[in-house]
Amino acid sequence: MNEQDKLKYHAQAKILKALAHPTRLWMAEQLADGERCVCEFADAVDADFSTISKHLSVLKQAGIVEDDKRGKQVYYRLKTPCVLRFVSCIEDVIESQFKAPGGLDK
Amino acid sequence: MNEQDKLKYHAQAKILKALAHPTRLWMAEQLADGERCVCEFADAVDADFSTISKHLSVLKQAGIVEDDKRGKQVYYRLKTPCVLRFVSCIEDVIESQFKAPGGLDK
DNA sequence: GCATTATTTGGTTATTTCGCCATGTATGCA
DNA sequence: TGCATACATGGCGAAATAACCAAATAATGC
Repeated sequence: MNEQDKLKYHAQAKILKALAHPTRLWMAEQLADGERCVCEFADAVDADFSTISKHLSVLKQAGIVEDDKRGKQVYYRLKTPCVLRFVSCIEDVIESQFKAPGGLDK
Repeated sequence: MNEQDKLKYHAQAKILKALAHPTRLWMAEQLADGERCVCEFADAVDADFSTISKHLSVLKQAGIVEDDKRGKQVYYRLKTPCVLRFVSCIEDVIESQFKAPGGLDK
């Protein structure tokens, strides 16, 4: 693995890391249905407003969402909806954990 | 978000987190070409043998790879190859960071 | 059995991440 | 102009993660 590759995998890992948090993953799925303002997330999640804001900031920095201030509210939406395709695969991974290929979970 | 959901997103995030590391991502891609033993990874990566082993352990615990001891060597292979589909999307995300939709990167 | 090779595990330390609190900034309204 | 609402940011302690070293385990050949 050369220097070029290191940069590449580092950049890719950063994107994955941005999604690799329960709250952020949930947010991304919520945004699949359309844009949301920060307050809508705050209502649904039991966390501090600043925490929500920081999670969204992580997603934004990773290039996964983009935001748009309208009046007092900031609306977020998916910039790259393909990230949602991760979920179907993740579910496969989880399923495969419960049925070991050779038999029971020895 | 109820308790059930929390568990669900936590489990999903764990899978993503397992891949969200440059070395582990690279390993997963290597395994796309077929199984590898730990020593083959160790040759290619500039890291301690134990570090490599631990990374593989993370991927295994997440259900992404499975291992198989043959003789002195342990061979790893992808258990759920769909994780590789992540990469094409990640590349889209990275590309979209360099061309803002409305014009230059204002 | 004993040395050797391949891999895993435990311990330690440095770095990163998380979530809260307090504070700062921008917008709208009175 | 002053105040409330909607977010963002900086700081801090706690917890998780990462990488190394040393030691343990397992299989092989002598």
